[in-house]
Amino acid sequence: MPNYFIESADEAYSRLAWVAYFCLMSISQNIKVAVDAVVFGYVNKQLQILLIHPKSEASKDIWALPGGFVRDQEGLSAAVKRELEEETGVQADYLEQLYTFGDQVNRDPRAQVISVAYFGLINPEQVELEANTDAQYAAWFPINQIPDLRFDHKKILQMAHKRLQSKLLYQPIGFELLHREFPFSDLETLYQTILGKKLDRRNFRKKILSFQILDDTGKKQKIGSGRPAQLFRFNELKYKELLNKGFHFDIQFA
Amino acid sequence: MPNYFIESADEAYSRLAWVAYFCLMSISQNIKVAVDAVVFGYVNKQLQILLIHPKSEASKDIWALPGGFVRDQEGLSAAVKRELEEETGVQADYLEQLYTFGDQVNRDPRAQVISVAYFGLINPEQVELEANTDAQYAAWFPINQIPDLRFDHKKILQMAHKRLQSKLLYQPIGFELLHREFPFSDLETLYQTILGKKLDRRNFRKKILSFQILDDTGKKQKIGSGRPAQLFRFNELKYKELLNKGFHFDIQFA
DNA sequence: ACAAAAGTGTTAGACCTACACCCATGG
DNA sequence: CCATGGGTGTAGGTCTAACACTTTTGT
Repeated sequence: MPNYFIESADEAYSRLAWVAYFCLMSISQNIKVAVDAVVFGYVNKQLQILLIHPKSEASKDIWALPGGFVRDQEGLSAAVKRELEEETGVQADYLEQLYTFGDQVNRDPRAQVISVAYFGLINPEQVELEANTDAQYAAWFPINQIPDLRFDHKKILQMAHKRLQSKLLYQPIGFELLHREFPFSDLETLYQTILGKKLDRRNFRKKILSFQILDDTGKKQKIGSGRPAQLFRFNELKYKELLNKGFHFDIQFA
Repeated sequence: MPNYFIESADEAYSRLAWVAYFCLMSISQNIKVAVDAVVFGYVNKQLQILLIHPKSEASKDIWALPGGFVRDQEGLSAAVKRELEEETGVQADYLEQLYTFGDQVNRDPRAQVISVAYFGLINPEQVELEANTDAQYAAWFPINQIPDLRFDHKKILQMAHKRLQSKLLYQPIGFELLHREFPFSDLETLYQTILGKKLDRRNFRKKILSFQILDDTGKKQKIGSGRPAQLFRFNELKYKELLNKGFHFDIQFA
């Protein structure tokens, strides 16, 4: 720790002041740090969100985002992953920080708690929720049928939803919500569902294929009647190579 | 507080468990919350950043971002504003949350501290720093001559810099760094400085003017030789109207 | 009159948008 | 053979990108 070599009384004094101030804060600051996760899944052709609620039937229809307090000596993203796993048994395939909520001092009425919110996606292979663990139920809710949520969780959810919508247009994250091999029509309806608007099939396909980040697996998928569909797979390697060459994934359909 | 009406023993138990858990966390969680600000200014045709350092000459060349611990009963954004004001005497003209740093448990060697970082811009009217207050100096540093910084502040700064660069392309925030009335060439060189590349003057002007968010003040500015320049002003009202009509500020020069 | 900075238009190519029919399968 | 969903091309318009000379002032 070379920065801690002390050269003069002046410096010693300055450092001491610093440590004293820090001790004061340590004693006096009484703010708790929590993490919450907004996890999206694409189930039954609907955009759904993972919520939990206490097993006791009592607290009625108040649900909440998965999350909880960060432990000492635990990183923030480690904390969300742990809480998600504990409360829902799920591991997010994609996870990024969304925003930290802490302007409203009383968002949690019990005490001052700031919440670092995360935004996650999981693919259909994991959508099935295990018979529930702890003192919580976990369940999927379609984005337009969200019950009352604890604290400011609805605000968090809305922010995450907007982020998903805008991110879909400039980052290839839609694939995280589909099976690893998927027919093009799945991608199409996914985009339409999340963005809430119709897209021109031909133009959409042309656009996405022009990026050359999808591999044609050669396989076909037949379900019911109708012509069988080619199965594609997202090629993350190619995508990263392209990124290095200055490529920008970008879909303009404002 | 309608949510706190208790209907059954079952619910009472569940609530009690919840409160008990909370108390446990309150005692055991020992994480402190800080805020830090990366404030950009455009001075001498250079992109500069506001840094502070302890008045005692001792601690050499270790500078830091303005910031500090959040106080009890204080919101996060209120905390950054206060710290900025206390440490530098400056009020940001634009301020938004950047990211919360807390994955590295030991980013502050004294204890576990998470930092909610903010990203700010100030306009040239405020660039002059007052004779310094507290136990800190504040000073501007050009973005490419940043000294050693405390903790992970360099990482925070880099993130803020990237955010500024990308934000410049899809939000009209460049104006925050210029005088309220400015010649077009200022905007041009600002963009070139921040993005680090040359732009075609004619195309750039055409593009920006086509958005119709600049008012021509009719005034002219003469400095030294050369043809006097028209002065423009950013019209925030018009911009917001356009936003509501689905307009997107967007400059594609990848 | 010359140096310095501001202001201005056009054209070729790329990209976006709108639009309708045929194909492969299951029942 | 019909219903269902999958696959495909083109033309008109708009936006982008590349490019150089004239205007107004100070010295």
